[in-house]
Amino acid sequence: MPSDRAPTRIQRKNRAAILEAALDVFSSHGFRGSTVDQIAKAAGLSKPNLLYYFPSKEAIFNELMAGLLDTWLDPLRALDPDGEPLEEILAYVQRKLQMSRDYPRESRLYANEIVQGAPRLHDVIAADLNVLVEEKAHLLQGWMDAGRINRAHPKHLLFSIWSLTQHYADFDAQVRTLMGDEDPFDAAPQYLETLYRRMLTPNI
Amino acid sequence: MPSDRAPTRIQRKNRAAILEAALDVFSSHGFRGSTVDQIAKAAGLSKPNLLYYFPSKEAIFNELMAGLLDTWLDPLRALDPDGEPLEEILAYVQRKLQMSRDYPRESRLYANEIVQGAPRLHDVIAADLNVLVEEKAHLLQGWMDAGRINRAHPKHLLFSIWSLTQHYADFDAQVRTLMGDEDPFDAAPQYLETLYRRMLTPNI
DNA sequence: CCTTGATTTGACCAACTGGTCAAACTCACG
DNA sequence: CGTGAGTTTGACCAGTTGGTCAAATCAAGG
Repeated sequence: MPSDRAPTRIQRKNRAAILEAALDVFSSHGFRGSTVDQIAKAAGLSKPNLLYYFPSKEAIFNELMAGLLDTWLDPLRALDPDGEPLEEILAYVQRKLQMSRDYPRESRLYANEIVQGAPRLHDVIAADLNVLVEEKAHLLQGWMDAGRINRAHPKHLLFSIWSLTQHYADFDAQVRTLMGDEDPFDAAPQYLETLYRRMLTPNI
Repeated sequence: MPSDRAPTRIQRKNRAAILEAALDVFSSHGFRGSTVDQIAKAAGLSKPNLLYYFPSKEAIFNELMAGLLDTWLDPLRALDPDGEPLEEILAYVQRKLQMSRDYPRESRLYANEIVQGAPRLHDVIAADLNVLVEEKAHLLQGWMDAGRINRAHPKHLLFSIWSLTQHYADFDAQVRTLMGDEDPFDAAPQYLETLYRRMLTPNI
């Protein structure tokens, strides 16, 4: 185990390499489907050497998840109560879509966990995420009550944004097969903007 | 191995119990995360006894998948070229939503596979699903060209229906945590109907 | 260059897992 | 009720996996 002192150059490099490799492996095989050996090889280390930096497979996973969740919720946090409602929501949709394009592994890692019942995430969801969702659902409800966007169940609205955007990362294998040569991310931004604009623009 | 004759009463009962148990186990832990022992126990059999009915873990999985895919695509097949376009699409959305409510395990089993890159499904997707999607995308495009529904990328339209409806099954753990006491399926049908009606009703 | 702590590794272990097999048991039917 | 096919199981095996450990190697400051 590395000492408690300030991390050495080697420690920083290897811990980063391990987390990067673990993201790759965990996101494409799930926790149970991944082996320490796989991660070690992907990080260019031997298995005992990897376990010199992290005490266990689970510890790697947890550190990865902790780091992920923070950045994962940033786009929603950025929903500005003082902005123009429709534009705020559309911008949020585009930020989420960007994340699916730029960080598909993170999205799949998260999806893997939730699909399997979130055994290692239940607490975090019940705590941090719940608070954030309540706050933003309330904000959306306020905009609807003020007639600035069309009415819709605010939580279902959030769910729909998550599912529509993350779909392009999580179901990438299916989407790409069905789209052939066309890059899904060419038309997706336009499609989602149209969808939410038509849905939320206040009726005259 | 059971003989080639017509299946006995016991064979029918046990094979059904195994497939039912396997659906439970595979859908909540993924293929790699599931063990033959788990499935056997859930089916009320010993491991060797289970392997008397199926030659391998993979064989169980494959039989499960083959049976699933057929029924999984039925709602899309039922999209009727001769129907009223908007109502056809809305009915399809509701059928898919029903499936998420009534067969969440099947949805998660499928999701588990796709998220992990569809290693055991690539051929089927590239073949059957692709043909069906091309056909229905063409139908949707026709409706748009005739001005009977608003324009939108037809494949992305299909993706959006899949992702929005399956989300309630696949991310059930998250959705239920965030909805508290409220049953997600109370408001979901209404929400999705409104969404697609606003989106697709032709502009005047 | 030498010491000391940091890093790396081969060898190893125990638990688990998918699968086999021969022997035992059960059932349906003549 | 006897018999042969159908069914069940305990014992077992080989490969994999997460994790340990002592010994070897390396890096950096004195």
